[in-house]
Amino acid sequence: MFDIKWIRDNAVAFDEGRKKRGLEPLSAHLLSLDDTRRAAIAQNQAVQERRNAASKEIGQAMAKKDMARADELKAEVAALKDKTAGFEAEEKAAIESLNKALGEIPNIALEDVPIGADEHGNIEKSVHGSKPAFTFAPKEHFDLGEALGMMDFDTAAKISGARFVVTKGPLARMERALGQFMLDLHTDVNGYTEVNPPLMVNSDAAYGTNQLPKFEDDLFQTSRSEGSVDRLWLIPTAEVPLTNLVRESILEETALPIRVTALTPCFRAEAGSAGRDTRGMIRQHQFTKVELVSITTPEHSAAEHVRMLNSAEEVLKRLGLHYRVMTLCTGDMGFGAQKTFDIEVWLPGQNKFREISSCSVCGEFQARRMNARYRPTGEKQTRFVHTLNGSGLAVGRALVAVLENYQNEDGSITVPEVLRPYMGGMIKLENK
RNA sequence: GGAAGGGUGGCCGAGUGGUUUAAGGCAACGGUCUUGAAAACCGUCGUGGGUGCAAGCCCACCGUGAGUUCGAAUCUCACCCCUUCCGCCA
Repeated sequence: MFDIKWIRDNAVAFDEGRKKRGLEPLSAHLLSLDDTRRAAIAQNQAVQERRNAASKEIGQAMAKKDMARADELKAEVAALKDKTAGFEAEEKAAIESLNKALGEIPNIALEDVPIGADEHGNIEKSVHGSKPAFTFAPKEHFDLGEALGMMDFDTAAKISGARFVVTKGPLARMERALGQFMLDLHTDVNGYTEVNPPLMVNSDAAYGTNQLPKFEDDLFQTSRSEGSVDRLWLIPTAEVPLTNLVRESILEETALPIRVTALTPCFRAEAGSAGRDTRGMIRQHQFTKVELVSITTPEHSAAEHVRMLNSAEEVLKRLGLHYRVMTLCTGDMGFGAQKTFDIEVWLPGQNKFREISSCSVCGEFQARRMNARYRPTGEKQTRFVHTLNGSGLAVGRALVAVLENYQNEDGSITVPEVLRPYMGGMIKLENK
């Protein structure tokens, strides 16, 4: 969410920022909406001012028993009242159309973000490890999982439909192990506080982290009863409840940074992804993810972004997986991001790098939507916090990566060493 | 699902139609005092918006939305949320 006052004062910079994202200039349109809004407010306030003054006079006249004067004023206020109704409606409509427009405007990239139209403009920031060598043709994760008898898409389709999976036995345990391992790493080593948040959130929370109003189609929604207005949304990521932990609050600067992490299921309608990744566990309606969220001051958000990336990378390092870090270009970033690092893990079965984490700094974009502020030490005025979120990591995709990278020629899977303590010392997944 | 009680500034809390221009307290900030601090005392102190070079002036806000009234934190209606108890339930 942008501040219209900021846009008024920085119209050129605003339009240039949009241009870098491949978007049309919008400041002129927004400022004209704002002019309409301000004119409506001014005219409404003038009427109300007179009404308030007259009402006060009526009280005074009645105290003096001057009923003639009181009646005269009552008539005047009654006449004003007809006017206010129209003016109020006008003011409300003007404010709504400005807010609606502002709510659908994506964030602007930081200066050091590469400019580009789509994912081809992303820049490789670093690479870790190297492609594992196989003496045989490595298989894709779904072939491995199904052959082991531990991954069942057909049954999931009967129960729920496409884009769901049933995992069983040691494979189900490995998914759980991955989540536990990541969570322990972030809490014990990386300094995050574990949180177990609600998986269903209200519309205000979903608006705060940009899922609404623009991306409603990507969410699953629930309602308590037929025709009920108080619907809740299934979280598409724990970013939503974790970031909203600070909504509508004023924090002391000494309380920052706040670093929280959660292991949760995530639910995505995947409305725009028809035909993409239809086989396997890469793109599901439901998947598990460990999320990292930081709340910081504006001064510290850039450094926190790198720290968060390092925390996510550490998971892959300990799992012994080959990956690269991409700095997303302006055209490939998400709605709320000022800057984003994607981590892509190597999948030998697919012979490709695939996204397994995305770490974004949002500046005050979400904080404005949530009204999340802090009071700088010694200052009277509050400021908006900066928010950051990142996956650390997507557990479903991590499972895919382990299967494909740790596969053996006989179809068995070697369990990465760091996971063994979480799996009762198991060394291999195999079809017995 | 049933019953009762609640929702007022950063926090606590008074306030049942017109000096409420939202009391009072806490916290915070400035000052006096002090070698320094604490205490005490004095002062400042809600949020958002409009207008103005500025000082200021003005509008809105007491859970949300409607309504009654010349005038609503206060009265009416609907809804949301929270607490406690009962019922059901993992």
